[in-house]
Amino acid sequence: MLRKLQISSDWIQASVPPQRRKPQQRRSRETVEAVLDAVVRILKKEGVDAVTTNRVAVVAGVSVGSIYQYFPDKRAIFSALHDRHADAMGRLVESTVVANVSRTLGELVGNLLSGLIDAHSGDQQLYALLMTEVPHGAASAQRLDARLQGAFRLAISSRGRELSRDLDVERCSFVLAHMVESLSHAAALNRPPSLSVAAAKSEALRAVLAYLRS
Amino acid sequence: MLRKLQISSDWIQASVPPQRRKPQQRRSRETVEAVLDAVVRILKKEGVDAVTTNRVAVVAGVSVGSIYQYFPDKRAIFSALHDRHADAMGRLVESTVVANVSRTLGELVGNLLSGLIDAHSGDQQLYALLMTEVPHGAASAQRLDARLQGAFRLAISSRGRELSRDLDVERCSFVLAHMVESLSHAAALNRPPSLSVAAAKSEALRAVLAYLRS
Amino acid sequence: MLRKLQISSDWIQASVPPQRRKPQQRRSRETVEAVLDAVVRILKKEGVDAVTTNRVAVVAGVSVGSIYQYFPDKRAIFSALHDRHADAMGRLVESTVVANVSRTLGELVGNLLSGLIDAHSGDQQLYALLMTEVPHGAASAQRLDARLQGAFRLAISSRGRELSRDLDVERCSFVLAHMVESLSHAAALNRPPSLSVAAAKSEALRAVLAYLRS
Amino acid sequence: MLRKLQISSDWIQASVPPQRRKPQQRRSRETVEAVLDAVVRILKKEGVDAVTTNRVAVVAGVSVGSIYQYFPDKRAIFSALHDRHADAMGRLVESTVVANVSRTLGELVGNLLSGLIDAHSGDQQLYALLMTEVPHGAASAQRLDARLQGAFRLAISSRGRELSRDLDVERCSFVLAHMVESLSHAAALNRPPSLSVAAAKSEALRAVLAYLRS
DNA sequence: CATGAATGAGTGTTCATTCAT
DNA sequence: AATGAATGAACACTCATTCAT
Repeated sequence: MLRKLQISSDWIQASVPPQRRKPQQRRSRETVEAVLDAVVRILKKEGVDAVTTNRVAVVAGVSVGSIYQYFPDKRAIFSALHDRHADAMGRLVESTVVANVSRTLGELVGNLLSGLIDAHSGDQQLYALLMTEVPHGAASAQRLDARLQGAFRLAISSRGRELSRDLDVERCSFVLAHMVESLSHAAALNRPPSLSVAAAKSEALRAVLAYLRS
Repeated sequence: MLRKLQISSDWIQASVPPQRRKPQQRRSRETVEAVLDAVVRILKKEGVDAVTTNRVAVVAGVSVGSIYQYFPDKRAIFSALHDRHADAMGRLVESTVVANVSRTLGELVGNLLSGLIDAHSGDQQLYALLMTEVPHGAASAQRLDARLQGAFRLAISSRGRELSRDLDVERCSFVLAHMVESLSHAAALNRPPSLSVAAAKSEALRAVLAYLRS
Repeated sequence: MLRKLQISSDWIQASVPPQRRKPQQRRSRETVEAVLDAVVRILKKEGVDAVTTNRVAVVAGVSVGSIYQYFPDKRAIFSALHDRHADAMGRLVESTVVANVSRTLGELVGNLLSGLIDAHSGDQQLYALLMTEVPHGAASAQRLDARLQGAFRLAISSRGRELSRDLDVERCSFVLAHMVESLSHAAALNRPPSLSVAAAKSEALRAVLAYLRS
Repeated sequence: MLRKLQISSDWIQASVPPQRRKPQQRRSRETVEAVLDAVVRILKKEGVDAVTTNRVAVVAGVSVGSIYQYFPDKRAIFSALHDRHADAMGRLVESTVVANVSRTLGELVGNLLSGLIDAHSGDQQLYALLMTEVPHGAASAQRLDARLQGAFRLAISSRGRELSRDLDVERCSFVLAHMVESLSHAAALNRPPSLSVAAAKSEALRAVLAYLRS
C-alpha cells in the first residue's frame, strides 16, 4: 500500500510541470519485471537448468547486456525473483490485516489462510520450484518472516481485550507467523492426496484458533 | 600397481568362501558417506559454488571417477545429502514416538520438539544452506512429511481415549506434522533475536497442546 | 568515407579563404587530446585492461559516440597515442638538430641524448607500458625511425669537413639513429640498478662519439 | 605412440635408479610447446585478434581445458611466448660467447651480430608482431637484457689486456648489450630499403668496434 | 554534431563427465 | 573397481560499436 501511495503521487506530479527522469525509472521497472517474468516462464517450461542469462534475455525481449544493467550477476536475478514473491506475500498479509481491523482475530486468521493458500494454489509448480531448485540466500525469507510477525504483532496489540491479558506478544506473533505460513504452504503445496484444500484449510484454522484461545 | 594387487586379491577372495559381497557394500556406504561429508565440509567452509565434483573428490579422499560409481550425476549427490538429513529426522521422530508410547501425547510432542530443535541447532549454518542454496527436488521433503504424518497417525491412533472421539486422524496428523516441523525449524533457525530457544520451544509446545486439546 | 570527405573538404577550404572553420578544428584537437590523455591516465592508474572505450569516454569527459567521431575504432586510439609520442620525439630531435646547427656533431649528439633521456625519464612507467602492453602497428615506430635518420642525414651532410670524407651518409645515419634511440631508452627505462642515469648517458655519448670519429 | 615409447623407457629406468616423474614433465613441455607453436601459427596467418584460447586449443590439437592446466590465463600464454623467444636469444648469445672464448672481442661481436640478425631475419613478420601487437610485461625483455649484459661482462673480463685498462665493465657491458641488441633488431627488421642486410651488419660492427677501441 | 542506452557477437574460463589405463 | 588426466560443451559476462533522440 505504501507503494500504491507512491505511485499515485507520481501520477499527480507527472501531470503538473517539472517532470524528469521518471521514464527511465518506469523503463527500469518494466525491464526488471520482463526479466523476472521470463525467468518464471523458462523455469516452468524448461526447468532451472534452462535458465541461462542468454535465454532469459531472449525470452524477456531484451539484450543480455541490458540484463546486466539491472542485475549485477545471475544470482541477483534469482534473489530478485524471491524478493518479488516475498514482497507480494508480505503485501497480501498486510493488506488483509488492514482490511480486517474491525473483525476478530479468528476472522482475520481465516482470511489470511485463505489468501495465502489461494495465492500459492495459483501456480503450485512454480512455488515448489522456487523453494527447492532456485537458490536464494536466506535473506528474503527472513525479511518475510519479520514482516509477518510485524503484522501479527500489530493485529494482536490492537485486540488486547479479545485475548488473555498476560499474553506475550513477541512469542505469540512468532508462533502465529510460522503456523500460518507453514500451514498455508502445506495446504497449497504439500497436501496428502487424501486431504482436500478445504479440509486442510479448515483444520489449519482450527489449530490457529485453538492456540489463540489457549 | 598397488591398486592392481588389491584388485586381484579381491578377485581371489570373492571366488572362494561363503561370505560375499559385504565388503563392497560396506566400502560403498563408507564412500558415499565420505562424499556427503565432504560436500558438507565444503559447503560450510567455501560455499555452494565451491562444491564441484572434483573438489568433493579431493576432500572426500576418493577419485572423481569413484564418485560416479555411486552417484549418476552431481545433482544426485545433493539429493542424497537431503535424503540423508530427511532420513535422520525421520528416524529421530519415529524413535521418539516409540520411546514415548506409554507417555501422553503432550509429553511426546514436547520431546519431539526438543529433539528436532536440538538436531537443527547443532549446525544452523549448514541447515540454512541446505534449505536455501542446495537445490533438491521436492521429493525428499515430501517423503519426510509422509513419514512424520505416519508417525503422528500412529501416535494418535494409539491414544484414542486421550483425545476427543470425533477427531479426524488424517487432518490431525497433517496439521501436527507441519506444525511440529515448521516450529522446530523456526525455533532453531529463524528465531527473532528477541526470543530465546527455550521461549520459542515452550511457546511452540503451548500451541501444539492447545490444538490437541481443542 | 566520412573521413575522406572531411579530409578533402579541409583541403579545399584550407586553400581558399584566409581563416575558416577553425573552431571545429580546435574543438577536434581538444577532444582528441582529451581522449588520449584519458587513455594515459587510465593506463597508469588502472592498467591496460581498464582502457575500455566507455571508460575512456567518461574520463575524457566526452560521450562514447564522440570518440567514434574522431577514431574509427579502438585500435586507432592506441595508434594515435603512439603517434603522438613518436611525433613529440621526432620534433624534439629535429628542433635539437636545428638548435645545434653551429655546434659540433659531438655536441649535437650529447644534447640529443640528454633531451631524449629526460623526455622518457619523466614518466618511465607510462613509456614502459606503451612499449609492452599497448598494441601498435610497427608503422609509427618506423616513421619515427625515418625521421631520426633524416635528421641525422641532415646533420651529417652539413658537417662534411668535420668527418672523414668517405663516410656513407646512409649507413651512418642508420646506425646513429638506432644507437641514439636505443641508448636513450635504455638509459631512461632499462638501466641496471648499479648504473646512474648520468653514467649511462655519458657512456652512451662516449660510444656515439667513438663511432663518429672512427 | 611417442607416449608409449617414453613410457617403456621410463619403465626400464624406473627399475634402475630413483628417477621419477619425468613422463608428466615431458608431456607438459610438449603440450606447452604445442600451444606456443599454435599461437605463432595463428598470429602469422590470422593476426592477433584471432588468437583466442579456443582457436589455440584446436590448432595445438589439445582441448581448451588442457591449456588451462599449463597456463593460468590467456595472458600467461603470451608471456610464455615472449619468454621462449628471449630464452632462445639468451642462449644464442651465451653459446656464441662460449664458442668465441679464444677469439678477439671484435670477432665475438661480429659473430654475435651475425647470429642475432640471422635469428630475426628468419621470420621478420613474426618478430615484428611479437614486439608490437602481443602484449607482454616488461619482465622478459629485462631478463634478456640482464643476460646479455652478463654475457658481455664475462666476455670483457676475460679479455682484460685487449682493452684499455681503465674501462668500467659495468658501463661497458650496458652499452654493448644495448648496441648489439638494437642494431641487430634494426638490421633485421627496421632497415631502410636502401640498405642491404650486409651493409647494415658491417656498419653496426664498425660502430661496436669503434666503441671497443675508444 | 553530441549523447549514452542498448546491443549481442564473441570471449575466457569452468567443471561435470568420461574412459584408457 | 579405482583413478584422474583429458575433454569440450556450455555459460556468465564484457565491451566495442551503433543509432535514435
